[in-house]
Amino acid sequence: MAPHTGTASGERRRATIEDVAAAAGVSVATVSRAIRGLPNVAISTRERVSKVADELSYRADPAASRLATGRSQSVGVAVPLLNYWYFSQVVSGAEAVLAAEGYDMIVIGVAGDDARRALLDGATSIHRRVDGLVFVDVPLGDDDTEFLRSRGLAVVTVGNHNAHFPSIGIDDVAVGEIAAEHLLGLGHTRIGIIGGQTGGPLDFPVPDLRRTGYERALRRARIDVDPALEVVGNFSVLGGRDAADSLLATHDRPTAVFAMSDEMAFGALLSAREHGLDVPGEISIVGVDDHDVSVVVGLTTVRQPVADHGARAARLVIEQLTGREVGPTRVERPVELVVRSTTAPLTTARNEVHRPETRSKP
Amino acid sequence: MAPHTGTASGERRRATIEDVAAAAGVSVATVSRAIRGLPNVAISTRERVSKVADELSYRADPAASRLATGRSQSVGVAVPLLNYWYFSQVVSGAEAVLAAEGYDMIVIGVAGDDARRALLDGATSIHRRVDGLVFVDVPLGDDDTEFLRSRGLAVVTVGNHNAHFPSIGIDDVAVGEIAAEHLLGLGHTRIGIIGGQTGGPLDFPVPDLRRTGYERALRRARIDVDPALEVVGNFSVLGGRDAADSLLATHDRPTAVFAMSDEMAFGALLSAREHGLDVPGEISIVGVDDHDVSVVVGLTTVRQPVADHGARAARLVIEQLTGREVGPTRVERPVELVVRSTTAPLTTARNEVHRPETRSKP
DNA sequence: ACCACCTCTGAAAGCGCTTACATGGACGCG
DNA sequence: CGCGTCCATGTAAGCGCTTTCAGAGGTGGT
Repeated sequence: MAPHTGTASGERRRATIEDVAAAAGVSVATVSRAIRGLPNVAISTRERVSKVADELSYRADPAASRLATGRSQSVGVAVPLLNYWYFSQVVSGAEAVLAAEGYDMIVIGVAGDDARRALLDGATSIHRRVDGLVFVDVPLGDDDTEFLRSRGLAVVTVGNHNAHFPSIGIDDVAVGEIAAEHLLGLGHTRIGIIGGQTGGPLDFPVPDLRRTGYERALRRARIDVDPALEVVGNFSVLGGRDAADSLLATHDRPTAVFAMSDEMAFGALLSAREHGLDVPGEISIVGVDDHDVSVVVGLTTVRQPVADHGARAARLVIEQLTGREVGPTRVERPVELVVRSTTAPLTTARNEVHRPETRSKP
Repeated sequence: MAPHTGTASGERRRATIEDVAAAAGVSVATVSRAIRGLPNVAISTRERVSKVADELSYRADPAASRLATGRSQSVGVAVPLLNYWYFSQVVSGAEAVLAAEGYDMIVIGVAGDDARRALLDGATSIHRRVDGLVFVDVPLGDDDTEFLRSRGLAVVTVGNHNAHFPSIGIDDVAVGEIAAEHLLGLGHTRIGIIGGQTGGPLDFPVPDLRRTGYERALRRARIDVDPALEVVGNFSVLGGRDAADSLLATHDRPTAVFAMSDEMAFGALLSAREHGLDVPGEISIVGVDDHDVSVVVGLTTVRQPVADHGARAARLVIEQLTGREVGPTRVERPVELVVRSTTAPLTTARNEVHRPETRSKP
């Protein structure tokens, strides 16, 4: 059936633009124009070409188009840790709009300093593999920025703000303030805070900002910031648990905890239970994000529209790609306190210190 | 500095293989061979070439390589819903090994019948964009299979089993049996089951298998299977809650519930709480997966190595790509019952029916 | 000294598109 | 009726690699 039979057997050769041209009795240039909807093609020709193309189930080879045009029709999404709820939501949001716009989404894990590698280094360089990139909470150095700009890549950041690229995010200082104020409003004065880590894949400025908000709220309420009440939880459930452990084991433990993510808050919940502390009777806990599961455990949290971050970032990348010059604007999305059942007014009775159950650490 | 200055200003043209060849005083063919480590290149030549390449920070344009070789050095991962814990874990596992092996991972959301579209249809066709594909719980029809084989794509499935491709998964019948037997062993006889949905993006055979295991265990214990105890929860937290709602609202409600995923089990937990039922005092709940958060809520569950599925699938794709002929084998991974605190022996006292709190549905 | 046989290298033909640039005809207008 | 325009189409030059084929030396055996 096909004019050229392909390899030895079976597997028929895919139709190329030449096949279509021959079958439609036009030149390849016309086929190219007709199929991509370019102007200056007679209607009759266009119809004939697309009919033939359909019959041959022709599809332009992306590799060839890429080579010829220099555009890959795909955008990269770089995330530190793909298996964290937050990142998976962002990626999910981005995927939806990228797919809808006909772009491939290639996701790039950039845990640790591989971030650099993925950008600049050898074989792994994203050079020419994507038209644009969204960076989700990955720290960009000056040289990274320079590299990206010199390549003419369309980039958008989520979370982190970078002077040279548009970014999507929330007011992280406000997040800290909202959480702390909620707790302060309930009468708590000793408020623990579980934050990010320094170094490692999750080394980004967000934790600092949220802490700043927390401290600001405390100062405003004329309460001293006690450095002993701050501990890192690396944004995971288990990290949050360990962090809370150290907080709750202290002699003068806090009556409330602000965890900078819901997953860490879950860990804190776990820790509280293991320490035999009633939540919110003996300790209040508030998180950030509004994780799917938060409603299940009744977690009070500061909600942000996570998947939407990804969607907007993707849209912004595409806008840059389709001509519109997008400045290095910062899109700030709203956050919202969602009060559930892990926070309650401080009870006046002084909490006694409980002895934690023994437990083997994983 | 560069022989050809690029566009109008700034942005220097990237070095091509020709630039390297010229600078090293050899032909492009030799550069190609030298850089890719092919044999028959004098050591001195190879060193000179790679030195020059480094200096020019040359990197082969992937589009050009793809066109010339026909290989894209990327594999697609198709998942129904990217924002579900299970899928994000699988993707995460796959990403790690793909990145390590130098492949791009393009993730493709295939909710609903878009699955077909992503495979066969027009602009979205994966034709020539990937060398291989892993399908995570996406149903493959005969024509899909035929399409994939005719294209010579390396494919691996996770979850679903397909006669023509290797697959990674677990013994889902056993999962149902293990869960049910655990509950039966605790004395429960009325065991609700929250399963998948029919139709929609999550229409795959796994729920049937797990139900089969559940029924098998019941029959073995000489307990009739009550169709009224089966309800669908579409694998989400909220779906699980609604499903549990309908189970718990019945006059003769179950004393235990087997949810086919932890997320649905979370929903069931929520529902139980809203119905004022003590877990595990009045109702036992068991899930499947061992979600990150399961430890927090103390959920008893049947654990499977989710991220590992993705890693193994990716590895299998790569093996096919690098020559090794991998048969349509089925790799069955172990599952394990993890007993926590949402399951307990049936109390002899007949549970009274509680009236659910009023609640507005979202 | 001759020949067979390696090893290393280069020339050139693609891979399948896109896109100036050129061309020919139809049409409008003075 | 002649000429300038404009539209539809074709020609061909890339895009930046890979890979076949052939050739130039160099080695070793006889």
